[in-house]
Amino acid sequence: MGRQKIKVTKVEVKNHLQVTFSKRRSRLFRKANELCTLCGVEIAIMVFSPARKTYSFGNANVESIIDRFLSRNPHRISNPLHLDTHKHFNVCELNLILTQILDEVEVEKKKIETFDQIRKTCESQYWWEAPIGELAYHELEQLKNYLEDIKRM
Amino acid sequence: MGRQKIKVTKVEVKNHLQVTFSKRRSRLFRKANELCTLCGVEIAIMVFSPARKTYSFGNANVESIIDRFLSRNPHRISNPLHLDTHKHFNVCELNLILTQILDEVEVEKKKIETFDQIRKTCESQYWWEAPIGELAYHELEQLKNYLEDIKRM
DNA sequence: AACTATTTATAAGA
DNA sequence: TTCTTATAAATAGTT
Repeated sequence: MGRQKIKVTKVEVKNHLQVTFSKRRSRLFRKANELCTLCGVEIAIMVFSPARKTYSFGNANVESIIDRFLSRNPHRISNPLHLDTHKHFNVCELNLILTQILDEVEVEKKKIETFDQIRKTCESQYWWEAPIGELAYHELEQLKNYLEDIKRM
Repeated sequence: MGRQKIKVTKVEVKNHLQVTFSKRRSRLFRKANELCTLCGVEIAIMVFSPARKTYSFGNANVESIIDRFLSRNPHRISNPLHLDTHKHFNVCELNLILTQILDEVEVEKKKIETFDQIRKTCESQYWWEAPIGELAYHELEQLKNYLEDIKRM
C-alpha cells in the first residue's frame, strides 16, 4: 500500500501504531456510514483500543442495535433463578420474580462498582501495556495495591 | 469512485444495491480485521440488512465485546427497564423484559465469579504478603496477569 | 498535518 | 454471482 506494501501484522512502532489506528478507525467508521446510507442498513461498531479506550459507531443508537442483535442471538448460558424462560408468567408472578432479581442485584451491586472502579483506574494507566521488566517500582506497587483492594472485598 | 464517482445516497436499483451491500460489507469486515491485527484492538460489528438479515464481525466473541461495551454503563441494572413507567405491558412484553434482565444479571454474576476466582488464587499465594522489592519476576508477572484478566472483563 | 507514490477499493460492464 | 477494468480512494512513508 502507499509508498510501500505492508504485512498485516501488529504494528510495533508506538508512534506508527497510534497514527495507523486513528486513521483506519475513522475510515472504518466512514465506510460503515456510507454503507448505511447507500444500502439502508443499520450498523453498530464497537472498538476497544490498546489503551482500553472505547470507540463506537452507530447510525442508530448503538444500544438499540445491540438489543436487536442479542434478541436474535440468545447467549444465555444458565439462568440464575433456574427459571424456565420459555414458560409464560402472569403479571403477579413476573412482579414477584422481578422483585427477587432486583434484591439479588442490589446485594452484588456494591461489589461490581468496586470492581468497575479498579478496572477504570487500570485503564487510565498509560504504563499498562509495558512488559513487567520495564515497570518502575511505584507502578509495580500500584499493581499490587489493586489486587489488595480486591482481596479486601 | 471506480468507473464513475457516485453520490453517497440510497442506491435505488435493486440489483446494484445487493451487489454494493455484499461487496462493501465484506470489505468493511476485512478492514476491521486488518485494524484488529495491525493495532491489537478488539472490534465487534453488527449489520442489519433491509431484509432483516443479521451479519456480524468480531475478532473476539461478539457477545463478549458487547458485554464489555455494556458494562461501561454501571447503572444499567439498577435501572434495568429504562421503561416508560406510564406504559402498560402485556405478559408477553414482560417476559421479554424479564429475559433481558436475566441476561444482564448473568453477565454481572460471571464478572463476580471471575473476581472471586482471582481473589482466591491471590490468597493461596505464599508470596503475597512480601513487599514488591522481594518478589521474583514470575511473581510480578502473575500479578500483572491477574489484573489483565480483570481488564478483559 | 500535509504530501505523494503506490496499492486498494470501487462501480459498471461483461 | 463472479471477473474485468478504468478510475477513485486509501494508505504508508516522507517532509
